[in-house]
Amino acid sequence: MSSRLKETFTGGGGPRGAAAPSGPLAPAAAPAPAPAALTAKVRALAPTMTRSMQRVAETVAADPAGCAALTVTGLAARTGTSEATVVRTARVLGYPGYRDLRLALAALAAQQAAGRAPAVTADIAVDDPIADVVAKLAQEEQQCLADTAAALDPVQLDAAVAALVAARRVDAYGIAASGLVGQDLVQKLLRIGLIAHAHTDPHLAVTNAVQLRPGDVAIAITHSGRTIDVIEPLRTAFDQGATTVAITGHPEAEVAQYADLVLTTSTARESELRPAAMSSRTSQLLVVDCLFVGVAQRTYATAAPALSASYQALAHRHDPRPGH
Amino acid sequence: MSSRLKETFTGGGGPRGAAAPSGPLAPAAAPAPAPAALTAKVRALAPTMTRSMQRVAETVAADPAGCAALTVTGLAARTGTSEATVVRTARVLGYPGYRDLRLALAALAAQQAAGRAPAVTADIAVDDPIADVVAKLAQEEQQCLADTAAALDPVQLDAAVAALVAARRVDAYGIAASGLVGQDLVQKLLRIGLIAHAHTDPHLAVTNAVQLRPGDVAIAITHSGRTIDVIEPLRTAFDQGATTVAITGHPEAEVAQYADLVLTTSTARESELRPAAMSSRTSQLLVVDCLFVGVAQRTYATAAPALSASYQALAHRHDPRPGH
DNA sequence: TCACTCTTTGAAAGGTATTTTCAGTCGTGG
DNA sequence: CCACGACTGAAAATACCTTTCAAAGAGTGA
Repeated sequence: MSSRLKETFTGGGGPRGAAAPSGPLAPAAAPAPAPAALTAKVRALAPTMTRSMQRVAETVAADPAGCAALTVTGLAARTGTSEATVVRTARVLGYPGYRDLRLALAALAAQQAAGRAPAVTADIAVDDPIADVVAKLAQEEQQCLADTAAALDPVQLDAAVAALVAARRVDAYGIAASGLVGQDLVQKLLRIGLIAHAHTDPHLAVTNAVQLRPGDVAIAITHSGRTIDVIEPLRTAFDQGATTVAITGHPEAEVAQYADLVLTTSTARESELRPAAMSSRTSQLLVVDCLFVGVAQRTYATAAPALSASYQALAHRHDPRPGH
Repeated sequence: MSSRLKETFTGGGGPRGAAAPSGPLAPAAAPAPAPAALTAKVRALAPTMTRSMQRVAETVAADPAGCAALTVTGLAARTGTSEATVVRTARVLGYPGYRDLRLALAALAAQQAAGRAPAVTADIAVDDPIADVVAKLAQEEQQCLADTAAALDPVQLDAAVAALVAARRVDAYGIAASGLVGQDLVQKLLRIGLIAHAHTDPHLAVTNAVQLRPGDVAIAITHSGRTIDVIEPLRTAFDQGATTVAITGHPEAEVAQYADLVLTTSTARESELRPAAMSSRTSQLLVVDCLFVGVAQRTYATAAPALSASYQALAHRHDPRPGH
């Protein structure tokens, strides 16, 4: 009589559970323990469970993330039951054991977290914890990149690249944050052999712009499109017959009047704690990167060796020791 | 000889690591191993790993779902290594042991499955049309932002913000592209009333670093973590007792030795046409933005008026006319 | 080239966590 | 009140994870 059966719960319905809603043949007996379905499964199976097991199941459904961090013993303690009960519950829920339930819980928690993430697009508040700030800033800058990529006109961009490749000399004008973008562009162009200068001093910029000739390129970077200190030198370059490019978030603004080519950056909404400088800079840098890669492509024969040469030249400025 | 040390990888911990608010050695240091950051972390730490560990790390990053189903023994067999190596790899990746890595893998797999297409970006080719270049660059930079946000340690970030708020004076060191990032940070901090300077000249940087005192903050920005020109001034600042912060993609590199706080940026794979400077700059700027917003939050009473005041002061530098 | 040291590695021992067993408890119906 | 079956948890048994340790390998200087 002493049947040596071990406690197995193959999930089978009891003799009376024959209502069998799944149809004549349910081949997908217990296919993949889909994590998302866990809450539903708990509700469905709760009536068939004993009191202790219900406690475990409910705890697990209520706080997947928290429970995923617990061992059997921990969960047993938290629910005021024993390890055996926890394992039994896991079996009823369709997993081979607690270990697998735990993995499913971690997956469920991640899914839930991922699902909630998009809701973070709200403005940054003064009392946001730092982790929210990181998430929101990253989110907004990603959006900004996507917008810029979508809005950027490939024809204008291509024309700008062509002008850069053919240029005898390239000047970039930008003030404050945009000035740094100009410098970034110039640094990159220099590395692949172009002759480029970045100007942040309005007077010097105009003085230099006078030197430009047809075939040269002048690039003005201004988010508002109305920064006089940047417009003036571009206008001078324009008058000199140079090819002029404007990188701006406002293509309808004054700067475009003196620009042969206009590269539009996205205009993200800004808030008190998130000045325009941030998203415009992200946008502008993407445009700058595109220009750089475009030029590098077209001058690959000379750009590739130049890039590796500049890397070699800097090698001795780095401590050679590998790890710590 | 027979040192009784057990194989522990407690991770960072600078020589003086005391600036951390969590105490000399935070027992709960384990900064919530964010699953999304895993791929980024593998890339960042791969260079510091041994060959066998790299095999394990790559296998895990390539197929999180598959590996989550394996036991230590299984994963060891699959990678042709031993259990010990698998555990060591898990430790290096920031988990207490394999069990926790496995949970993270399950979570990551769920996230990937739930999320949209993985969108594996192909390298930019020499003959890609410009529209593809735009799309690929935007995609990669978005990924880079997501990785950085996931990998950034809120505790370290918060500590850095606190240090900045309390600082008498802030110095930032960076060379080339990282130099621009430093200038960007300084520009922002100046706008909300902090006293900050950016240094790109190594000699002047050291000269200035000597002036720093406890309570001051020095920030070094270097992707490789091995740029001598940046490490030297940080070391000087460190020796002077200032609070030192490193923004680097390689937290295991030398710069971290002299940093009380390390803010890790993501390490995207690079290719010939896409130098490291691009993604590292994107990463670094996100960190800088987070620092800025964090400081602005904590000094809101003074920062908000300062921000609008600086905007007012510049108004006359913009052409008032609306459109063209 | 060789000896030496430091690093890397996996086999096996040593611990934990999970699973199973089994006896005690509780509720229920006769 | 007793008999019976379902439920439960303590503890044994097992599976899995972690640590140790010695050997193989890589690097370095003589």
